[in-house]
Amino acid sequence: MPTSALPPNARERQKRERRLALIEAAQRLVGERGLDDVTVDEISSEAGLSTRTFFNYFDSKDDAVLGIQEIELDADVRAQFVAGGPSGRLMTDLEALVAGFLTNAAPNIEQGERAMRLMVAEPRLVQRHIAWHQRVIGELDELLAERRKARPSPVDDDTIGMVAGLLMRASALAWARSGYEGDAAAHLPEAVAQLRLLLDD
Amino acid sequence: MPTSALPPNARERQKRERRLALIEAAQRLVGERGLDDVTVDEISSEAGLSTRTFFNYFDSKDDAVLGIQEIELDADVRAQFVAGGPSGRLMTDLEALVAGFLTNAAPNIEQGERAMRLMVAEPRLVQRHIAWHQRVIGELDELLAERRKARPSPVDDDTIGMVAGLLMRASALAWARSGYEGDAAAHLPEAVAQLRLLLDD
DNA sequence: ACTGCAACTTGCACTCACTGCAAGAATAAT
DNA sequence: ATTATTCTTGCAGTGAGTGCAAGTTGCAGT
Repeated sequence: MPTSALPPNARERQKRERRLALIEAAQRLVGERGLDDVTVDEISSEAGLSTRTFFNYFDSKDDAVLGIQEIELDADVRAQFVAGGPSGRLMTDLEALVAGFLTNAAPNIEQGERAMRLMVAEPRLVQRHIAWHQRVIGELDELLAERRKARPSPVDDDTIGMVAGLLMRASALAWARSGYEGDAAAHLPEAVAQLRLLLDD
Repeated sequence: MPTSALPPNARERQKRERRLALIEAAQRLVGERGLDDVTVDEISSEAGLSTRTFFNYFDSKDDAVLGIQEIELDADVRAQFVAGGPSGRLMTDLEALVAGFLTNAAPNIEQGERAMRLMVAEPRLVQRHIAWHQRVIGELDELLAERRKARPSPVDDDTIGMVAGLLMRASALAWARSGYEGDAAAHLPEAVAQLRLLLDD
């Protein structure tokens, strides 16, 4: 048995393929011509699908270019955080949680890299990317409420959420700065270190 | 001479009035019916202006609801930061800089408060608000480049920029949490304290 | 294989945000 | 009073995004 990522189901397989085709077409066309000179119609027909179907897969053109998807946290990472672990120190545990999100963020390194490159040329995409982080981090609120029972903290949810979002983006940027070595999660410690450096100036 | 905020110029006065009328109409209607059930046409005619003119004043519907404007940093705050001051410690000076932005952020407390309230009901507005912070903070890059000559720092621009953005939002949230006491800038120290609390868990 | 079922795709018609342009009105400058 | 400038407005257009209803396609049970 090779990997759990291969669905035997034909429906699921097509879904993945179509999704991937849309992202691929979107990234290629936007890379060539720029975000505002590519229409959803073009992306769709490039991927061999109808425009209407495009919007069954993505909420917006920007989302397709970024390859945005729902990402789910590993159940054990989640459970450990809620229980007040793994280390018991909030910042350290938050780092573990963010790492959990980041490793599931992109199914595909190249796709993520292309997205990062396009963001340099198209600031609008950065906004959408940050908005996506926000949505992902939204799940954090429930987790924090749970965790507080096991291990209270004087830091409010808003601040924790914003720092989590910052770490996501900082990791992605550090990853880009490194010339895309490894994956984004690998640069999380660097992001945390920079943040500490600034705070302790 | 009463204050520098009163332009003798009729053009400038009308500009302010129209801008304000648009914001007022946008906030009221969106508050009543929600962001997606109000059209730009309605906002415009409510303000007694054409739809086309609306877009001479704002880039988007969301911007009008938030009352987004260009904000400029006081020249002396700017000069001091670039020179490596006022305290010489980066984080402290960054705080002063963010305070400089925040005090010029809204010409009008009530307008800012209404915007904050609408953001609770309309998450899309939060995104736009963050995006606006990003744009404001964009100016920081030049300032940092200058400041590095006077006082180098091991912290990279990206991290500094993100922290500045975080402080803006954190201050606004703390302001809201306080029941809108004073202005947002008054809650900056609280925001910084929370951040430090988390980092030093 | 046949049938009924559910999921998915697609075309169609529609709303609305937003833009460029050119003409006209208001204001400022001379 | 006349000219120049700035701003508003209407118009026509592009394109994102949505709801709906009709087809297609894969799936399950028989």
